[in-house]
Amino acid sequence: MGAMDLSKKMKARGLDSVFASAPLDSFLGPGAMVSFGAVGRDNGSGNSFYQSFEMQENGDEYLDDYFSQPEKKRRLSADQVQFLERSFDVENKLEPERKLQLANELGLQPRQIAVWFQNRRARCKTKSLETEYETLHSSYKSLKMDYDNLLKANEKLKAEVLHLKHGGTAQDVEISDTKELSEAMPTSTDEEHKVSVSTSKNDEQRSTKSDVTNEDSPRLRGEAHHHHHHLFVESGESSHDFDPGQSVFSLHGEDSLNHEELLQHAYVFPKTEDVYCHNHATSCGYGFSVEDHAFNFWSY
DNA sequence: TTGTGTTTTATTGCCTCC
DNA sequence: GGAGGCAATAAAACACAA
Repeated sequence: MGAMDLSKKMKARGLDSVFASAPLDSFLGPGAMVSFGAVGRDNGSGNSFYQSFEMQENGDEYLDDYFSQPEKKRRLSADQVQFLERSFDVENKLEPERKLQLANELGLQPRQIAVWFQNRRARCKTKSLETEYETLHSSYKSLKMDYDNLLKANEKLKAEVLHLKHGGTAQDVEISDTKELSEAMPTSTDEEHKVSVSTSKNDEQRSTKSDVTNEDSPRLRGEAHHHHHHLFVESGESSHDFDPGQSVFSLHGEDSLNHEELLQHAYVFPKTEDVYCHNHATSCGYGFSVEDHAFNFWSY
């Protein structure tokens, strides 16, 4: 057991309740589960540590015997777990008063209640970290795909510019660009990333943000806008005529959305720890729900 | 029945806060 | 310095395939 002192032994064994203000009938140990009513359950073993403790005098000479006979673990009943889950949903931290009250109601040791809450918080944290990872990973994959597509589109545009400079016609550009760029532009299937054409102000705003946010960086945003602008000038086409893949640029007239505006609309990824620490909507107080996460991401 | 993987309960040691 | 929280871990209990 190591170098635990006696007080810590007592605490670890649930004996803290003996010296706490808990009523005696709450300190019945596993045996008390028999009389737990609708919630409790008899978990078997009749020679529990606690019952033995009641039968013998609690002199120091007996303590080592008790501690050398570790009690078997017993799982809580489904009703007890349900009760604790409900309590956890209300508040995932445990004040001493509440701990004693729960112990009383469930016929468990306060220490068991504390341990259960501790483990429940750990499970909750693990779960929320998994959720966070999955959400971020899918966002990453989606953005990566859009980024790759934009790189392809960029290369294609460069080639077309080169072609025009060396005697190609505007018709050549329009035909090939419209077809091939449509294929190259972002194709993310994620609803939040989807490039859409909308007419209402709200839709347009959201679409604009989401389109812009698909750019990988301010530099890329600048380049993408720049290339688009460049192509219009050189090909003499209006923004409406040239519509590669219905990108954000096609939603606005040539002068309706300058670079600064684009940057203004760009969202900023929340830092992981911000999300982790500031979202208290979930029951465990760790992490965040998928819905909240999506909101945070795309409404910046 | 048994071997194995997973879940749950409990312990230990360290850290922070009051 | 004690209380309580957390991370890491042990070990019992459970689930399930072979």
